[in-house]
Amino acid sequence: MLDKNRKRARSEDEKEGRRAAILDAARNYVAESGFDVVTMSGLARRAGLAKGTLYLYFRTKEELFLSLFTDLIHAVVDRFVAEATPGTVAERLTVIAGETPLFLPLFARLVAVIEANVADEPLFAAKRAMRTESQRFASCLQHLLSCDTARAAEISSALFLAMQGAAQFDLTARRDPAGIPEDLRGYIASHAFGERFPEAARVILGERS
Amino acid sequence: MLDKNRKRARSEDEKEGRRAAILDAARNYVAESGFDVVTMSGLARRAGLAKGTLYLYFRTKEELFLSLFTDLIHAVVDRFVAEATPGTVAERLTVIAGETPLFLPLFARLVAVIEANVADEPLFAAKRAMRTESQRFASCLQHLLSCDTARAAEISSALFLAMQGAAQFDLTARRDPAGIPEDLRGYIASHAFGERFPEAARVILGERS
Amino acid sequence: MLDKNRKRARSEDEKEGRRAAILDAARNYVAESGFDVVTMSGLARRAGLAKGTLYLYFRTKEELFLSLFTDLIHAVVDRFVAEATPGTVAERLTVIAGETPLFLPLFARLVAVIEANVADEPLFAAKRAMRTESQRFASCLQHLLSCDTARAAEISSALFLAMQGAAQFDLTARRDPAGIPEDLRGYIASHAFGERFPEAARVILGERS
Amino acid sequence: MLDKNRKRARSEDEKEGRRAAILDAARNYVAESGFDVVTMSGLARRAGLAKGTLYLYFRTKEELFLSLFTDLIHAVVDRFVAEATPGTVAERLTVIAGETPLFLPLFARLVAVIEANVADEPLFAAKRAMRTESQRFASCLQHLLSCDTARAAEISSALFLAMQGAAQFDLTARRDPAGIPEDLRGYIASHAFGERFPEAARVILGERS
DNA sequence: TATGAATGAGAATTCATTCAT
DNA sequence: GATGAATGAATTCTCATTCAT
Repeated sequence: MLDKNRKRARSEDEKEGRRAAILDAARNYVAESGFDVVTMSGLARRAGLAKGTLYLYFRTKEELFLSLFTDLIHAVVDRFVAEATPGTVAERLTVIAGETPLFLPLFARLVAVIEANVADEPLFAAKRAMRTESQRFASCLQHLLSCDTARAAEISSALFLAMQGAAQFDLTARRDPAGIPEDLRGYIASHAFGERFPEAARVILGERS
Repeated sequence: MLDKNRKRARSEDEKEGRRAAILDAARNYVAESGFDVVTMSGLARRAGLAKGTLYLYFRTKEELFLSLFTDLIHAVVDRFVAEATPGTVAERLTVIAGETPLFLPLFARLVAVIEANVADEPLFAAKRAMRTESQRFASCLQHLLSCDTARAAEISSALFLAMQGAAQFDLTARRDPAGIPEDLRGYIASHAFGERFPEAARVILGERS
Repeated sequence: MLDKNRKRARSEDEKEGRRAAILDAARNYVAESGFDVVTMSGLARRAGLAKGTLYLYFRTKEELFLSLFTDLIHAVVDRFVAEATPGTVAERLTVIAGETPLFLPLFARLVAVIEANVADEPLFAAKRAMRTESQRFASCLQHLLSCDTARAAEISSALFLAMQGAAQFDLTARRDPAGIPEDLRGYIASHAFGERFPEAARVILGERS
Repeated sequence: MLDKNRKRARSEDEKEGRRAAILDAARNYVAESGFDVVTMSGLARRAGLAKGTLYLYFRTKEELFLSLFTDLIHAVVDRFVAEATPGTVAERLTVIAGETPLFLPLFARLVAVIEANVADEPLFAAKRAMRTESQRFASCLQHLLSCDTARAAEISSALFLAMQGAAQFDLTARRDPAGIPEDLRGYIASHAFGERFPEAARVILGERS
């Protein structure tokens, strides 16, 4: 009985481990090749698994990426909550979001690309996870700003929207390093997340630069 | 073969008119069937033109949609600038953006879907157009808020980001009217643009609700 | 969906067999409908496979035809080398080339049509195969003509060129059975491989008619 | 009446001149961009004419190229017949064919690409022209070799076939200057017309190297 | 005659997902 | 569980040719 349990547990652990390994391979894959290049075949190869095996752990490609994003937003909020990084809220958010690999590019594609092609159930699971993270973030914010819950929710929501938008713009900013016409170079460079978001965050938070 | 009696567009004006007609057909098409359903074949059929004719006016599908978006954002800013609508800035923006058909769904897909698949030249043309609209919007804002240019630019930028983000969330909010689990219904409904954006805009603008 | 009971090709042998089956279907298809009519869809249908399956075995349409040609030239040389057919070299070559179905029409399109649209790698593979066949042919020729290697190579090369050219002319000769003007009928008929090639081969080989 | 005649004559001349101008533009176009790149639109642009105008002078694209080839083969034979170039027949043929711009690449595509898509009438016209050129060439050859008509015809035919084949191989030889694997570099380089054809021609003509 | 806007057939290929082994 | 062969839907865009002006 114990054995059985342990076996099951170990097998569960193995499963969880393999799942994590797939997610990991996906992370590296996207980081190296770019989101649009990722295919399930390529991912299987990189993960050292067969294509079919991927589908034992994730029902669709999008579910996989949704899981990835869920992990990432969890990590971002974790770090924001836990970390005693110095700096204003705007600065800290900018750094954490910018430094969490893949967070921005996945956020940018979250709705129009990823959610657009996912089944209901994984979508709902992701939504629940995201709600939880919003709430954690909002209560941390309430604490930091010493404001009431409603106000914290508003600010938190506004920050999310701005971050989502800024993640999009960031995609553009990373486009074509050189081949941009002179007159647009500055404009497009200013789309960079590290430039655009903190400014907006300060406006939202009423921080002074 | 199609529309035997449709005149050929010889003059520049006629060509401009035909271009506009194609854009118009695209608008209706997306409005009725949804962005993801649109195909060039379908669009040609609806426009009463041959497929090849579409490509006389737009080099790619994405260029077509980029043009559409450029028109829409121009219209939105136009209305914001010109219109003496009552209400706060947040309210007016929400109404105008929400009432301009197709503006939100295209905005939501602008970067991750449309720009991701467009050639350089049309992209740059669109960027220039968008820069112009940002500037028009910012100066109008400066006027309305009686603030300095830098402040108006900050606020304008923040509003854009938030709108971009809110357009995304709105996509989710329009998903699956019924099949959403009880516990998520309210949460997802609250993603609606009309709910989410004005709140954020008020925070950004420092307006009181 | 197609051929529910067709076994999957798991082993290397089975895969080789399937590859051969596709090539076979292609052969029949071209023989029946003509080279220019062949489409990958049509081929898939005839092979009882899905379109995608074709691309599991050949990366492009041209690679497929290049493989086909490689097989055919191998067969032609094989037969020339092995067979103790009576007749002069010119006669035997004419018969073997003419009797190997598809050899001539593919040879005629080899460079200008097939190689023109193939990726580098399959092209190089084909070139290597063709080099091997040339060499086999040349050494057989050396043996038959009791000449030195250099001479055999020259003659072999000249025969190849003439065969390539004759395969082209043969295409014309097969054109328009009836609708040829009186005055050209004889001329075009004389383009036939069976007429044109042996004559040239005899000249090259110094055979007397 | 005189006037009328002259007018007509001048108009005929103009027509002929324009036709020649189109052919000329086509020559330059192919020479600069390669055969596969040529489009009727591009040709019209380069010729400074409208697309439709091209079709006033040539019924199809292929007819145009067939005319071009007819001109070229005429020029080649002309030069062979007229010119008192030193060197053996094989050498002179090689030089003349190689130096006549576009002759080889068009010859290589003559049957499989050009004739494959042409209407009957222009094809027959071209065949008649080619027959004439063969005959001119053959009688010149008869003269040069001091042989009888039948022998001259045989040799002439064999030389044509070999040239046709060599033109094909030459296409391959011009492929990918660098990206050829080490082991194939020499082999493919030896496909060059200037290398392959004279050797074959010598064999056919019984010339000694 | 010249123009160039309009036509529309036409086909290769990708890749997420399934399911026989 | 794992595998990877098989599936097949789905869509863009080109370009020779025509014909209204």
